[in-house]
Amino acid sequence: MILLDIDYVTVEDVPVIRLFGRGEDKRPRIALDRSFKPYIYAIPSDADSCLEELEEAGFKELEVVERKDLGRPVDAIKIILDHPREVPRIREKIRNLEHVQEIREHDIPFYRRYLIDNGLFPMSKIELKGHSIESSQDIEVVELDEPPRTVKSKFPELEILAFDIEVYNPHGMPNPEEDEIIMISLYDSERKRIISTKGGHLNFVELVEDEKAILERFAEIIKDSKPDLLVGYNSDNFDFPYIRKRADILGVKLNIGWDGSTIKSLRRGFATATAIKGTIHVDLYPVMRRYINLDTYTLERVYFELFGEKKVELPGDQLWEYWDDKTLRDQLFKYSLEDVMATYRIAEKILPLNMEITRIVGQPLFDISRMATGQQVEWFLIRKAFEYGELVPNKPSPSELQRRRTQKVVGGYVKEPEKGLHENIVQFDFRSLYPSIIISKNISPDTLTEDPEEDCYVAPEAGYRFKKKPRGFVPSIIGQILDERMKIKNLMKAAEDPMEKRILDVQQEALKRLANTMYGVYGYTRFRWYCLECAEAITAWGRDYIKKTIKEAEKFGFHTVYADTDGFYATYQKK
DNA sequence: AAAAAACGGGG
DNA sequence: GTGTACGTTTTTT
Repeated sequence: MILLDIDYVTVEDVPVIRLFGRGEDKRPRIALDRSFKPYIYAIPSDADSCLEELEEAGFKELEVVERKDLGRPVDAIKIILDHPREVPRIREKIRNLEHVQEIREHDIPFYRRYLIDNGLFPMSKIELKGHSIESSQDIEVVELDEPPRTVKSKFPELEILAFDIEVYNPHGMPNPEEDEIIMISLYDSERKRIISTKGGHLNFVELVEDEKAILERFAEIIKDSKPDLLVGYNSDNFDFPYIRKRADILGVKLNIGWDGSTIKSLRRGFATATAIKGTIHVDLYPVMRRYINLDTYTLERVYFELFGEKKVELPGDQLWEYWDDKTLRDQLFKYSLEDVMATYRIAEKILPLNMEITRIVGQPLFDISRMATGQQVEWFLIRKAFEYGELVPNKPSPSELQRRRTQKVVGGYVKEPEKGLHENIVQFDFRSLYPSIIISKNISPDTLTEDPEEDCYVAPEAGYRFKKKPRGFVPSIIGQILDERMKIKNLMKAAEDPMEKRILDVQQEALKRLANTMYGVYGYTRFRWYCLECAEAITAWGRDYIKKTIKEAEKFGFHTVYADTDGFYATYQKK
């Protein structure tokens, strides 16, 4: 099946991993794995006494394993537990033991650990070995005998359902305590429809009795059609919280999950996200904020940016008047339909990239679509760390975070543009300057050294030193990414099927984005592999290269009129 | 000057 | 939920 989503539940005190997916026959499937156990690492000051200490403290499943800590070999003690809920309790206990120097990998969510340790990637095909314990037209539940295997697969075709709600709002922004939902618009590849309590002359409007019936019908449609993806615009913070509140007030059960569960609001620090078991809810608003750089991210603005088309706009604070006035109501239906169609089109256009990132990073699309790019890179590296036998660095403590915030990195070299209209302009820029510097100078937290005996690359200006050998963790991974990208670009050249070409293009684009983000994260304060020296060395070498190149060009009579970081513009005389 | 609150998107 | 994850601008103290 294609792996769409993952979570875990507790059954008789045992954590059970649930893999949500869809088989060849398109039938929804849930695969259950009861065999996976949580664990954390302790780095001991002395392995034997530490083992003794842990045994005394009552831990039974202990294993001494060889790992690397920023390249240095260490013996770590793997402490295996029965349930993820034990981790927060026991990590405090372990941390304070005499022979425990440090604890590691104690904050990796259980389902993410499962994906990483078993080499599974959401949006890819997996092969299940197990037996069916429940099978209906609607859904099949499989009990696994062993963890699934990833099999090579084509890019999956997924069913997208876009939705949008409209609300009666006679006093400005609507208040879910009193203002009713007047319609829910839905759009997928099959049809457009609006469920509403008032009709019109438009054939796509499905008339229902009351607000309660709107919500019931909405739930029914999702339950019956089980789309792979449900997309909205700002739906995490508006549509779903609103639907939820109204459903509570009206006593509607929104049990639209594959397992019959209701929608769940997940608090994520400052924001909330809404999750449906089985169906991936993607809010396009945070996705678009990362994807393009605009001054505002209204649906209208984003839609215009992507498609160059304006959509019908109605004044938000007067929507209730369009609802009340029979002669204006059709305009409101059309407006709502345009919004939901715009949402659908945006999803179609940008989700392929996000699905590729999901396939590369290896965490669920639900998470990926809400993660900052720095976080995406981090989870990619956490997976790579597992493959390389590297221990993942801990997240920075609040005090460490504060310290990092005071640090600043000097950026690229900028020559302010000369005013005027220039003729005979040539342009130069480096291809992937920063990723290339990271690779060629082996810039990585594990190669940074102060040892004067080591054979090193020495950065200009501050003089940070990076060991030439062995290859650093981050440079090696960027190298892999760029190699893979080259392979895909070659495949793309050879490909004849335009569909195939498009898919490959998205794949290489995802890899390019990942490689280009790697530089930035060295200076990202919450990054586990944060390395200010690395960030500074990269920009220092960058400035050095661009300045040298400009100087060289000027020897040949070019005159630089503008330069920024990895490229410059210059004028030249005819000769 | 420092701390706290608001803002984004949505109707 | 192996919880409590933004970054910046404006207002208040």
